[in-house]
Amino acid sequence: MNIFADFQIVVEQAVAALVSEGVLPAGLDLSKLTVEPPRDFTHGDISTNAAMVLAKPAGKNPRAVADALLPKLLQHADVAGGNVAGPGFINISIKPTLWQNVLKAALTQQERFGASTLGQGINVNVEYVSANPTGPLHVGHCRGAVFGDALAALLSFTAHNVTKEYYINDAGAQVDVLAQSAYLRYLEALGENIGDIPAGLYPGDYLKPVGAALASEYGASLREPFKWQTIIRDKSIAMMMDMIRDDLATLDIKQEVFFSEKSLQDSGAVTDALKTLEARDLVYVGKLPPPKGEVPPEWEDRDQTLFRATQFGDDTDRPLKKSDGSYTYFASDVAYVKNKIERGFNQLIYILGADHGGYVKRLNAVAKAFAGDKVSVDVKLCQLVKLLRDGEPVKMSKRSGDFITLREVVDEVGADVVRFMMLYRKNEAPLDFDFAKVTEQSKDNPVFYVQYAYARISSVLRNASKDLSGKVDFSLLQDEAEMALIRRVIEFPRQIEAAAKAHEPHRIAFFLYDISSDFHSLWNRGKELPHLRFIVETSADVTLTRLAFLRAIRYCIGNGLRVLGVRPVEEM
RNA sequence: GCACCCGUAGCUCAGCUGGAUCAGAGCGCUGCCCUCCGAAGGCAGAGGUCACAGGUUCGAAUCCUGUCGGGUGCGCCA
Repeated sequence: MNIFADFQIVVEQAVAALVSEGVLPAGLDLSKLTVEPPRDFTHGDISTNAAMVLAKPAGKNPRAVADALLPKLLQHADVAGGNVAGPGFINISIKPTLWQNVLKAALTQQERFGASTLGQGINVNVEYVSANPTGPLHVGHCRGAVFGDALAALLSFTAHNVTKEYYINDAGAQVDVLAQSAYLRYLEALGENIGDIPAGLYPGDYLKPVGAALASEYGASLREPFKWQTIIRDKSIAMMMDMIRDDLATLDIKQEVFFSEKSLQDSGAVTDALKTLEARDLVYVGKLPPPKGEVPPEWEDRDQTLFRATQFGDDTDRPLKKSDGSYTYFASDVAYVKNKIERGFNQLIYILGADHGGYVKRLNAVAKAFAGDKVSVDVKLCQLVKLLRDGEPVKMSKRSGDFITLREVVDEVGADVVRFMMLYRKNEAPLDFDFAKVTEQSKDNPVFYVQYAYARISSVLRNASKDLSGKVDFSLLQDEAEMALIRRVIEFPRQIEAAAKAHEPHRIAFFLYDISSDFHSLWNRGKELPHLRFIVETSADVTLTRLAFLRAIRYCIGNGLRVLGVRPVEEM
C-alpha cells in the first residue's frame, strides 16, 4: 500500500469538491500535483504542492487555495492534523493507525509488500545485452545485463507485463568472420597445423570447442569452406549463444526471447517493413550531406535509399540500403521495431552502451513512423565500467583476445556483489568497480552494509524466544529512531513505483542503503539505551511488537534486494 | 561543425523529474561509544558561490539560452 498514491487521490477529490463548489475553476491540470513525504519530517508526514500548482491557473494566491483545501483534507479519517506552510505547502500528519496499518500490510503481503498495480495492461519489451554472438561476454556487457535484468524485475513487480529479450546479430559480416575463425579451429581439431590466427579473425581459445565439435560431428567432410560455410557459421553461432547464455546464468539472468536478426531478413520482414514505410512516403533515394568540419578523406557523394528520420526528430535521414542494394543493419532495426509493435508491446526499452547514443533519436523515429504516439521508446544508455584493483586500473588488451570476461569477474567476487555494485550508480554515470573494495567486509562496501543489516535482523529473530505470549501493539513504537525506520517502511512502496516510472533501478539500491543505515543506527541506540533493544526481557508485548516490526523491515530489504536480483543472506 | 551524456565537499557519488532552514551520504580528516540482541557497527565535528554568466516564476542544483571543461558518437561496419 502506497499511502502517498492513496492521498494523491484524496487531494484530487478535494480539488474536485472545490471545483463543484465554484471555489476553483473547472478543467485544472493536475499533472504537476504531487503528494510526497516532506523533505523535513518535522513538517508532517505527507506534503502536497497542490495549492501552489493550482493557484496560478485558478487566478488565486497559493495560500488562499491552501486554506480552502485544508479543511477538506482534514475531514479524511486517516488525517490527524494539518497546516499550511511556507509559500503554500499543505502538510498533513496522519493518525498512527495508518502507519500501523502499513506495517501490518507488510507482514501480510510479505514477499509482495511494495508491489504495485502501476503497470497493469502495459506490455513492455526490455531488450538488453544483445552482444554479437562471436565470443564470451566481457565486463563491458556486465552493466547493461544487470541493469536490464533489474529493470525488468522492477517492472514486473509493478505489474507490467514484461518480456526480456536478446537480439542476436547473426546476419552481418562479423558472423562470417566468426565462421572463418571457427573453420581454422576445425582444421586444427583435424590435426592440421594452422599457425597463428590471422589478424582480423577471432583468436580466442573459446572457438576450439567449436572446431572440435565440428570435427567430431562431420569428420573431414567440411574441408571446403566456401561450400560449408553456412553449416560452420550456424554451428558457431549456436555454440556461442549457448556460451553467452551460460555466462548470463552466472548472474542469474535468463531472457525469454532470443530474436534472430537473420530470421527477419529470411522471412521477408525487412522487405515488408520497407514497403510499409514506402507506402507512407517515408523512403526516398538521395544523397546525405557530408559531416561539417572535417570531411573524411575518402568521402564521395552517392545516392542511397534513405528513411525520412528527420520528420520524426532525428538529426539526419538514415540509410536503409547499401550501394550494392543489400540492407543495412539499420534496415533490420526498422523491421525489428515493427515486429515488436506487432507483437503488442506498448513500451520498448533498449539497454545500450553509451557509445550507442546516436541510436536514441533514430529508434524513436522508427517507432513514431510505425505507431505514432501509441508506442513509447526508452533507450537507457549505460556508461563504462572502470575496473580497478586496489585503485589501479586493470589492463586489458582486446587485440590479443585476452579481455576480462564477465565470467571471470563473477567468479572472483560473486554474482550478488556484481549485481548490487552495477546498480549502485545511475546508468548514465560512469562506474568504478574495484575488486578489492567490493569484497571488503565493512561499511565502506554498500553491498555488505545492506546484507549485514538483513543478517542482523535475521539474527535477532533467531535469538528471540519462540514461546512468548503477548500481543503485537505497534503503538508501543515511539522512539525517534523507530519512527525514522517506520517512515522508511511507509516509503518503500512509493520508492518502488517512482523507480519503476523513471526506469531507474538504482533508486532501490540507494533506498536499501538508507533503510539499512537507519536500522544500524537503531541497533546501536539499543546498545546505549537497553529499553530500546528488540528483545526486552521485561515485556513480552514490547518484544513481540519489535520482532514484528523487524519482520516488516526485513520484507522491505528482502523485497528490494530481490528486485535487484541480489540474494538476501540470513547469516554472514 | 553537429548531436547526445556529464560537471554538486579534498575523493567517489545521491538529490525522489521545480519546492520549504536543503545544499546531502560515504570515503578521507578530528574526537567519542563494546560488563549489554553481531563494534563486520554507531554518534559528533570540520569541509561546497551546486563549472560560469544570463533568463523563465511565488520558488532553480533541477527548466531555457550562451560560455568553459570532460566523455561518446556522426553516409555502405555491426
